[in-house]
Amino acid sequence: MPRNFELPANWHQLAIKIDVPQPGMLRVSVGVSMIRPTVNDIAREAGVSLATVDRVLNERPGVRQKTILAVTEAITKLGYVRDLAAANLARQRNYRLAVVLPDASSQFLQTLTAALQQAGNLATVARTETILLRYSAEDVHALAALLATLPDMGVSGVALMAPETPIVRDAVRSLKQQGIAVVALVSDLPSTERDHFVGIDSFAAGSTAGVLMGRFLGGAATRVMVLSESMLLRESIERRRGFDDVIGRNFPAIDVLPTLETHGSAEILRAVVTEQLSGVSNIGAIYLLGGGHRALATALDERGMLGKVVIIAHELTPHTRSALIAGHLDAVISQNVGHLARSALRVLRAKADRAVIDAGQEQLRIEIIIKENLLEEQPVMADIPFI
Amino acid sequence: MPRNFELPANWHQLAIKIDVPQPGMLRVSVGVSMIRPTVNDIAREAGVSLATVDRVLNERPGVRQKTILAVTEAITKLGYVRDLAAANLARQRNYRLAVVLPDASSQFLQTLTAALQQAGNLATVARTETILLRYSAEDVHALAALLATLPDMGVSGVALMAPETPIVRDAVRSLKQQGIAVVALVSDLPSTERDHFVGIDSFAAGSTAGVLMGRFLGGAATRVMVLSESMLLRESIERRRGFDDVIGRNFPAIDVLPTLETHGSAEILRAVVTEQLSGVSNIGAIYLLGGGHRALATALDERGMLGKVVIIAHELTPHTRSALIAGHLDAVISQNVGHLARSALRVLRAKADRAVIDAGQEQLRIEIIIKENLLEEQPVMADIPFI
DNA sequence: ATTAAAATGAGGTGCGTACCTCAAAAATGC
DNA sequence: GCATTTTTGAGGTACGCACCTCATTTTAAT
Repeated sequence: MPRNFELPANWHQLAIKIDVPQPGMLRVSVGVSMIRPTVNDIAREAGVSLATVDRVLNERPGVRQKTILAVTEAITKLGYVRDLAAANLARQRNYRLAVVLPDASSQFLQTLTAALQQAGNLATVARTETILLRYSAEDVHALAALLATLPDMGVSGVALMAPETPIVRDAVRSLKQQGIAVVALVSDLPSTERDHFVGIDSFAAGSTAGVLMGRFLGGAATRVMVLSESMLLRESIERRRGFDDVIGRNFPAIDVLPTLETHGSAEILRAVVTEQLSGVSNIGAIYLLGGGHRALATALDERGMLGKVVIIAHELTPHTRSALIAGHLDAVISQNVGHLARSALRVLRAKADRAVIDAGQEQLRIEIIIKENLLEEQPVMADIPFI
Repeated sequence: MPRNFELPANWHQLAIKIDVPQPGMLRVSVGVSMIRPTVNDIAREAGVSLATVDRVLNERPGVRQKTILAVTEAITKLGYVRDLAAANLARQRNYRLAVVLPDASSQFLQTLTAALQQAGNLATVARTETILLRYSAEDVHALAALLATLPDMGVSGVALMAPETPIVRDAVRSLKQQGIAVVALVSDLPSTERDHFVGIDSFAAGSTAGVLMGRFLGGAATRVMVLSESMLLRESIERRRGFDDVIGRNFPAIDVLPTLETHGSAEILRAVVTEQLSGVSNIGAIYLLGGGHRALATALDERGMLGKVVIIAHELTPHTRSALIAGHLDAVISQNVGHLARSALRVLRAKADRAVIDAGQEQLRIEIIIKENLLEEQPVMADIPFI
């Protein structure tokens, strides 16, 4: 194993002489690797004491501007990068992150919750405690009250999935003012002061669905039924807009029908689907803006139409997964919930550490999933193993 | 900020009494979080000394089986998890990882190299030095020789992209025997002792391309031209097999022509494409197994066919990206090179640390990319910022 | 010039682990 | 029972950093 050692300051060469009884008895290999500068190196370079370097690095008060400058110059000159592992070890830091989700029981939310739980479990080895909180989706004030309790819980970052209302906006501002990092999850909160958005662009997701629909139909003159749990949800609206945009531009022969709202009820879905199928001719495809795959499959099966219309849906869940495998669903436009969960926690940790975030790594892709590129589900790790 | 403190061993309750001059002048919040057990706790629990715990944890010799058992029992009982950050700090470990790639100059390899460089750069903040090595793709012995030098370079893990030949197999075995972790990159090396494969299933990727092709063509009776740089490459063969499998099964009207090999030459490509377009009628689509998008675009443009045939290709590169945007390419089946690079380095680090790997996170997806779900390219970070 | 305030230095401790040495104890072989 | 080997304990140092205290120097205000 190569050992690291520092060269004397003025040395650029290193001579090694070793006597061995016989030639070939010894093999020498020299590994050269950069030694990262430490706080001590900065102190020496800047001509100040360790205490001052510490004050500058941790933004403690009582340092003249001139001295700060000298230290930061030394930092850039030496290319110092704070060793986060050592810093956090010394700091005895225990990250406490909160994830706040609506309490609806959709398949997507269940899948997301599971992913967040697993990501949170794995994060405990990195001193990160994750708290999952849910709020009543109907009661916006309950959400505000919940968010208000977070500072007292010693939380340093929050991942929040919520609609963008004035109340939420105020709550986010309040969190930010208390030094808590906020990440928008799934739904963006663009006009708030959130630090980051983890999710995909719903308009683009809808466009993607639209192109696939158009191409799968071969651009033939067909009517497309559109189903949604609720058109009050921002995602549904955006998806529909993206879908219409693409169809209107590229597939003029296709007629996209007005959205039918199901309000999450299987009965309503069945009723509206049956009614439209009876009343409107030439329906060759269905676009599912939100959930309801299972109820739709049942309703179509009754009419013997399962597998005979093109269906495109959003979000990969156990239902859509098995529907893809069964061939009842042609494509799913989705975001990887595992990635979503990991990214949210990673960004919050990075914010707490004031560390850099890798934009490429945190970018969520709009995934097109068909039967053929559907991967096996990874088993959820039961618990954290020792060592 | 909540402060951690340990409760006296026999305490389960904690009483706090604070007198304040006036009510409402003080707010108390108690944060309770699990304190992770340390090596000292294990020693106490197992009734041995710290030195013995250390010997067991780091598999040092000279401990009786009975004692080892006592220690591991204490470990499981307390749920001890080694603090990797502290361990690596103490160990002064500098991970040195090697990435070995063929020296071909394909766009895919260039993209992959760039991704690996960026991932390697970002990894330096985690004490990880990444060495990129290339071998002459023609000379298998050069590869073996290169791999043989790695142990002397103090490398603890290797990510290797190479065809599976007996020589490579032997080299991998030799590396493994010297305690070096080996990860197969892009091309799997299933019959070797590699620890892990980072990449996608080429057969499934070909199947995915096939389904899209079939659906985009509406299953119409059309001929599909197939181009490949070389049919000696395992990936090309597998993709073709997957493609044929799906087409044969689901789109019997489609006629997939024999593969035309271009050997990476624009002239050859142009010649064979021109010849087949003249000689064979009803060619409505092209399947690009490997590179050559640019030369193909030129050849098609000359005949005024650009944008009039369905083209599906593999791997997202600057060329295929701009071809998607221009509308010359209908879909790209790809693996995310950024994910690929990060995953390879992450797995190698985890192996060096004997840590767990998160299967879900390391799983690479077969991505379907069309114009609509093509994301903006993330700017490559110039350098590692300080602090 | 005197005093107060601000800035800086010196030095220590601890985080959880690795790794080392030397002495002491226990187990083993005869 | 003895000598020998094996196993265990005690204690130290180091890693890079955060955070603390107290003394000392420098600067600014009067």
